Amino acid sequence: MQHIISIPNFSLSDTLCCGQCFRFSEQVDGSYTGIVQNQSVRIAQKGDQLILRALQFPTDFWENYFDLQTDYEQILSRFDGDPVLETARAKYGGIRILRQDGWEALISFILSSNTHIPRIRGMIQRLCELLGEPIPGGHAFPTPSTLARCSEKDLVPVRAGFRTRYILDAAKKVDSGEIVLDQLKDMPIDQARETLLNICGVGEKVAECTLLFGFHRLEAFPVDVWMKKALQNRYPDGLSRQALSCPGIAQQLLFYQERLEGHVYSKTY
DNA sequence: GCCCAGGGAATCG
DNA sequence: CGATTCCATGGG
Repeated sequence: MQHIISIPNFSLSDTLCCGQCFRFSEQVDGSYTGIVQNQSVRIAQKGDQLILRALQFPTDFWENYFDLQTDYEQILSRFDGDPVLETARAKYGGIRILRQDGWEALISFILSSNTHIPRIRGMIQRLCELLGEPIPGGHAFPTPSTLARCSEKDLVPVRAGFRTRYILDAAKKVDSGEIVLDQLKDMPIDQARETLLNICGVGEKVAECTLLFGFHRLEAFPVDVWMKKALQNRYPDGLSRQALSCPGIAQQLLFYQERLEGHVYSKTY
């Protein structure tokens, strides 16, 4: 089934490549293929139009996934007066914060610790091939109960190293009901942070990424090595009030800009 | 071989 | 408290 969605001031490539998701790959024709929930999807952008080929899911689902109901123009306008964010906004303002699955985001960002994006993608790919439900075009992300039943030895093929026991701890806490992920969407942000920090392998940075990308908590502000550089270089005297008006989106603009334009390791990716 | 990577836990002072 | 060290692994 084909869906056509009109999204103004949107960039598909920046949205899928800005480090918030790990299961999309660019194709030679410039389109992207990936897996969302239990659907493989192929997506292309032509002007303001998004063209999706997916077997199931109504158009509504994809409109929600690409966060169409959030007023980005209004949010980005709050950055007026901050020259750094004005510049980043002009280049990368087409980024949307995807409405991804919270469980998948949690595990993905636990796996992200002390490694880099290409390898995170590899670990997730192998995890899905090993334990995810086979679907046309690939594998879904494993469920909490499937993962919770595994031992560390079962997960050796994933090559996640010391992160293996972290994702097992997360799976057990979610599967047992000790942590109810659905509640993180509406919980007061600090309470949501505390909840996630109870998982082994979840520190501040992973908690912020999980909240921002898995639960659309725009108050979250993940700080990784790139963001530390960006903050040091661009905001030596502290973050601006404009950035604090929507930390999550400000962070994503600054992070992406630093990764693409930062000097030191710019050749890495 | 060395260094780094969208870090976190354990330990030490 | 803050600072170190260790944790697996792959790529440059």
